[in-house]
Amino acid sequence: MPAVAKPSPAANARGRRATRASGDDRERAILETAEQLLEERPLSEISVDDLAKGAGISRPTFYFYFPSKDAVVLTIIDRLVAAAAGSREQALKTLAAGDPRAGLRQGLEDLYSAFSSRRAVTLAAAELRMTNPEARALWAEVMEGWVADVALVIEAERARGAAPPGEPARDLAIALVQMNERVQYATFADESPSLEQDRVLDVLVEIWLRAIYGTAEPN
Amino acid sequence: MPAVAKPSPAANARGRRATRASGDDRERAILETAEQLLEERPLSEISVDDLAKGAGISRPTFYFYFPSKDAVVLTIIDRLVAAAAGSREQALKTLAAGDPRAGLRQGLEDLYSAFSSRRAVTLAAAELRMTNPEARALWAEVMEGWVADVALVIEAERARGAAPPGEPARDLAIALVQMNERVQYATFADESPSLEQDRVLDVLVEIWLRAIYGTAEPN
DNA sequence: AACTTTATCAACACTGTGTCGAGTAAGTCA
DNA sequence: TGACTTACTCGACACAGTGTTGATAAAGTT
Repeated sequence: MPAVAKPSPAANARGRRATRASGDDRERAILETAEQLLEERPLSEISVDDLAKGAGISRPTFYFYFPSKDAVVLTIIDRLVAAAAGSREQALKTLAAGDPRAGLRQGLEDLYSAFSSRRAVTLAAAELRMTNPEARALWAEVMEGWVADVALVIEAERARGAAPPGEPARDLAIALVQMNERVQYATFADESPSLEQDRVLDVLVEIWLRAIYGTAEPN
Repeated sequence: MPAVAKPSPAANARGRRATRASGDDRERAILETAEQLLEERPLSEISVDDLAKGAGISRPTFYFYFPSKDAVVLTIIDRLVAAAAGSREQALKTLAAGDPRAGLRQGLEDLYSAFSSRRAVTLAAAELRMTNPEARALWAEVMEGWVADVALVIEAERARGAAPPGEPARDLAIALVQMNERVQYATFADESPSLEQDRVLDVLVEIWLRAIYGTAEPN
């Protein structure tokens, strides 16, 4: 027989066990507690004990379900990311079908709403990214996905003559996607200079359209 | 006589005392240690003990000089910010004088180099901003300064007919300045999708110029 | 030489993390 | 049904890090 096999049902990602017994409820309770507490205060001000208490268990028992506080948040972020990936698929389809400009606006809109509907989690993701390599990698994957898509769209628009040439499509895409991330974060966090919720889309769309389709003619 | 006066020479900002004795060297040693360690690892992996050891003192003695690790970094950031403010002044002058487009590129260039020359500190600032309100406020001030300047420039260019109308100048300025922050951070941190050092300026300048001077004509 | 200011650190109290090992309760099957 | 396994629980511990206290020493001041 093979050396080791760890025949547990489903050694799930992020190092969290895969229960099937009543402990399943506990796991859910921990995740719900985390989401709820994140609405109230930043991740750095939430302790493992807070999560355990919120789920009605002791701190050591928490570690039966998750290897760390970070793992809990990572699990939550996973879900957000999956939802957002859905938005991206959708946006790409819209874009491929009709008018790219309308599609682009639609895409940015979907994206914005995907994250604004989970404001607290989005902010926690940004916080975790600072200290946790796994969170960084996960986010990088997400960003890479969008950048690749956007670069394709820009290239297609240039190919059919709708967009003027300019800096490499991928580079443009990186800057635009990162702009969206930052602008949206600032708005969610209600930072000092930040756009009002209802202005975000108009402004981003104008910049995207001008950056992709516009030229800055001399004088 | 007035109730209390705290006649200490200069009750300096950020809660750090104003020494004049030999302890002045220690203070500098702590700051230098911090900058040096930040080149090696993120702020979250540097402890007060590391700073004390690096400065050749014990941990309690550290607290004689600074009230916390954060205060040390805040002091360092203060300097970076002051230098960057100088860049901004300079950029504004260049902009007011000659061709706004050339001035704009010059401004973005100065800004970029101000931060890239202190990469480690810039990254630490971003990290600290996540958990420390003072760092947040300081950064907000910096951003506000640039946004205000950029908004003025955009309005001036629109007024003299060089730039087309569009979204409110301030909103545009916020998005553009935040884009720069994010793109530069990603490059400094060598994030997964990020621009190469030598591509950052070209890409940012193109987007700025198009966003300010370009129009996205139909089709 | 008495007195103040500056500087130093051992020892402590506290908060938070993660682990160990002893337990219980419920299910499996011989 | 009783021995055995698996899922689950938590008290007690060991650690790492923060910030404070109080005693002390070394300069500088009058």
